[in-house]
Amino acid sequence: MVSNNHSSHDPAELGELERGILSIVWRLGKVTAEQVREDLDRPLKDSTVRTVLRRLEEKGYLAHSVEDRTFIYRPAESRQRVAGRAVKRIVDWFCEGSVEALLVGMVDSKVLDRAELRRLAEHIAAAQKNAPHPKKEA
Amino acid sequence: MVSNNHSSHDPAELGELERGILSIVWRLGKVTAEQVREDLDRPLKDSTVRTVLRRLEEKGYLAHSVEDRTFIYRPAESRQRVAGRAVKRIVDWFCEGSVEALLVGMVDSKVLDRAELRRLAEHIAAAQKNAPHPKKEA
DNA sequence: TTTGTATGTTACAGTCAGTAACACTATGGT
DNA sequence: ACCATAGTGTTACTGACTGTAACATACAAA
Repeated sequence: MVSNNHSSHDPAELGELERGILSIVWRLGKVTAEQVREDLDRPLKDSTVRTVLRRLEEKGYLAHSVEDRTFIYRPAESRQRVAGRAVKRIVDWFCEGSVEALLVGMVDSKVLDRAELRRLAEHIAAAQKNAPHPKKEA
Repeated sequence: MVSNNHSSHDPAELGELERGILSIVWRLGKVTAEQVREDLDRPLKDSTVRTVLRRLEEKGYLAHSVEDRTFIYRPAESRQRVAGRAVKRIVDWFCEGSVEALLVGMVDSKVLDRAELRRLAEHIAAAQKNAPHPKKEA
């Protein structure tokens, strides 16, 4: 069983369809199951879509409110946040916590080319000046 | 079935034990199944370890050579490289390819704090000078 | 030839994602 | 009051994958 360490949820433990649907919700913001279904490239039964939406909510990625008897799903977390945590897991697993090692790997794997990396560094440096204070967000 | 797009392999599609064993191989460099088994924190049967090693090789993470009738496993790829690809997948899925968005998410998810980010940026800038030429590696 | 050491083969249980049918319920029209 | 429609809730099945391992087999040393 390998200790189901799901205190919180962990990202990237999503199937392809789940990711696809999650992306749709992120893109559209607020959606009904029907809207998601229409937005899919593949024809899927309504119940399929709703099952996936429910599972995504169970896993903490989505939330819903009921509006006029209809479920309106919306993201529970920004994609950046989810992506950030996903990357953290990878860093922990594969880079022993070293983000620098990760960056090296990213360049090495062509995820980042050196030019982009420099632009990034400059961008970061610039951003530092705009938000130099460690505020806590909600 | 959602199209098993395993032309290459994708990282992070590994179970916990697989990741653990892969990490051991990365740490030790060259190992026999027995050495891996001894290095594990949990007592596992020899055949278990060998099965996982074989699967990791099938998936492309490990390679082996036979030395005196014994399998010597070794990494087929550096962990940075694997991590880099894993992150690429995440960026593609969750950030629509924008590494910057990812970085934002990493800060937001506390994977990176701002100080670390700055150090990183400086480090990157420094590294640029040391390797400013786009060489192709094997 | 026996014995140990290492590999090859096969398997089984649990979990999960993809996929969906079917049953139930409320709401609006006639 | 009744029915159709649209939406939700429940349940389920299948295939893939992982953790875990037993058992069979082969080769080398004593």
